[in-house]
Amino acid sequence: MATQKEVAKLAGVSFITVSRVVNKEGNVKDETRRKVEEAIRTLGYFPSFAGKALNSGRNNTIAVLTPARFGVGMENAYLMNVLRGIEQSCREHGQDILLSPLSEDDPDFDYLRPYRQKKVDGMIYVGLRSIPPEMMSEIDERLIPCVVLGDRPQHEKISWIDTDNERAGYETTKKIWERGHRVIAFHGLTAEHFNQNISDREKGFRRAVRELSGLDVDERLIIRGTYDHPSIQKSIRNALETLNPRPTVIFCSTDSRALAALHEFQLMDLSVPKDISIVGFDGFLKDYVSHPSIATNEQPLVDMGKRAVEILLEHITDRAQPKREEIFFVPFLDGESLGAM
Amino acid sequence: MATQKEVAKLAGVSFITVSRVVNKEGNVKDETRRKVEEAIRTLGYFPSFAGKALNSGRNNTIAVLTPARFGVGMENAYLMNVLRGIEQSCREHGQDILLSPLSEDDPDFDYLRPYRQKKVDGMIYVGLRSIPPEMMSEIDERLIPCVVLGDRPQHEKISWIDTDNERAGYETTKKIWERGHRVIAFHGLTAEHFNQNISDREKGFRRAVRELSGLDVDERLIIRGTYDHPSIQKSIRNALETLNPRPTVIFCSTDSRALAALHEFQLMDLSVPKDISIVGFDGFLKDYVSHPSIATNEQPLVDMGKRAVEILLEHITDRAQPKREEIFFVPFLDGESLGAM
DNA sequence: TTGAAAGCGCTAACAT
DNA sequence: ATGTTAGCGCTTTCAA
Repeated sequence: MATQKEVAKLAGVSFITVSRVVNKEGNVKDETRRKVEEAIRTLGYFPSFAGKALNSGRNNTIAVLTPARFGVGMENAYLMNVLRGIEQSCREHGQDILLSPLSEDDPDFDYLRPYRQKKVDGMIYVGLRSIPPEMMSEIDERLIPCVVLGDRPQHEKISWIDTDNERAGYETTKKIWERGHRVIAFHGLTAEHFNQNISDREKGFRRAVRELSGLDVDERLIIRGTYDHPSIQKSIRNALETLNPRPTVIFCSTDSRALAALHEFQLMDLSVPKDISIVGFDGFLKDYVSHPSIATNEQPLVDMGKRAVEILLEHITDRAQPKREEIFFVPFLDGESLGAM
Repeated sequence: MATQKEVAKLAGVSFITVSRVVNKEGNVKDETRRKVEEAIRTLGYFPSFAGKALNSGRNNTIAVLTPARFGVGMENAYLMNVLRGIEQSCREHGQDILLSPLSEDDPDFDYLRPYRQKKVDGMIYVGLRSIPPEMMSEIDERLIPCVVLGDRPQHEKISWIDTDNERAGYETTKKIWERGHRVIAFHGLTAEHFNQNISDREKGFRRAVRELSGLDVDERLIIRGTYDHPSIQKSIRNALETLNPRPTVIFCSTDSRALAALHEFQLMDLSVPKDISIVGFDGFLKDYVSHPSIATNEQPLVDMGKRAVEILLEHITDRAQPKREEIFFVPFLDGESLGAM
């Protein structure tokens, strides 16, 4: 692989002139420039990133850390949509993406490794469970450029992007109410599988019900399950068999749960939305068919990914940039699974 | 950020000793080592990747290029599964992944940029449509470490990993035949949307039918559609309304098509598998519910991703390593959508 | 307009 | 067991 030096020799100039041509600086005679350019072409010269990075301290690379590992199924869809946004924005800004294959489960997991190694200029965390507080402090004190996407960090000095789950839970519940439903069940997570986002959706649901009915939520209408479909289906069947009056709609805290519910209703010979309605949450499955289509809440994940990059680049350019916090609105996406009463 | 030099000063040794400690070479007195290690801790020293890379020419980073861009829906699932395999293997081998956000549609797309820049040691191409022949030759001649996953490159000197689509099409057709089906339709792509993999599945289907029935495939039983569900659904409805005898099963060339078929049958009030059976192909959707579950062919994408990394690392270690070609078997995955006649 | 020197952080090769 | 020198490819500073 040719270097500046070799190009310089062939062109009969010094290597610094080559550097000037490559970086399109002024102060190069047209003729010299042409000679150099030809030598570059002849030798197939390509500036080496390593030398440049060593010298400038900039990598034009950002790390995307997904400590919770590449999941399966829906989690994949979440991450993939975020990545699409990150990718688009990186393309515009001439950045590469470094996917670090370490995960929280690794004993030697280091949230900052790619940055410490000076392999990247900053980092985006997606699907973080928790960063140790001392890491947070280090990021804050040393002004390490980073953005957290999706799970609020336990440190207010870190930039953070997320969806407004509480509000979406609230607005969607209102929409359900407007369609005439009065016995509305919510399907959430069991306590041991606690997740902040899902919990926020539940909070929004509770707030809306309180506001609309003037009463606190009937706790029996909060159904809970883990992440696997059998558990979800069982919890739903159990609820429907025991609740009286029976809910006319189930607001599922994720689309995965909504699909499980749909499946279970088919098994129970309940027609959706005639006998019972379903509403989901996530919206990154809208490419997949379900029949009926699921009414849901569509997280603007691609846009969020884009924003994460933009904010990160601001931090990289100006280390003193104050931290940002952007909460994205989650629009309701209508579907056949939500009927009117 | 502390450097070797600063650590050396604090520990009262020369920087080369620090290098030795960091790289766990021998020839360092225990006491010296301890001093150095303490200095490292005090200063929070981390070896810089840039210096090392410049010096060694190795990056411990591999590029994953997905020229067809991060797609939507199912394509996401394909890429994501491959990435999971790549990620796992990279973790084991201490490699980072560079996702380069350029795509074939870009005017200045360069298949080799990350390598030319010496940002990575080798590259894996996923979902390539076509590499210009001169690129191929360059890769071949200059022994650039690279592996193509998924679409056979037009150059036999490039390592390549794929699934055995023809055989899977063949075996699955046999399985369908064994269940008693005799009028078997195949749903493939229209000519202008040609895709080698899907075409190979069709070839396998044709071979099996010829072998089992002793006759060439009835061309009317080959249904074609584009990628969007409405087009697929229309083609299926049209086929069912005109074909006589009506097929008892549709072998769909992708799971996406299978879901579209399922949807359309529900609209047509056909019960699956009682009235008609469906078989899909891909298997990376098995986390999602459909009711009935879709019988399909499960591509071992995670394993393929892992292998791609291993082969690539061999090429990186030994540039003269001859090219590899590995074709993965695609097992049939039974599901409720395939009934017996 | 061009070039020479120095240094980014690290390691290999050669002293001591 | 430890240190010195040189150089990886590039850019920045200063000089011509």
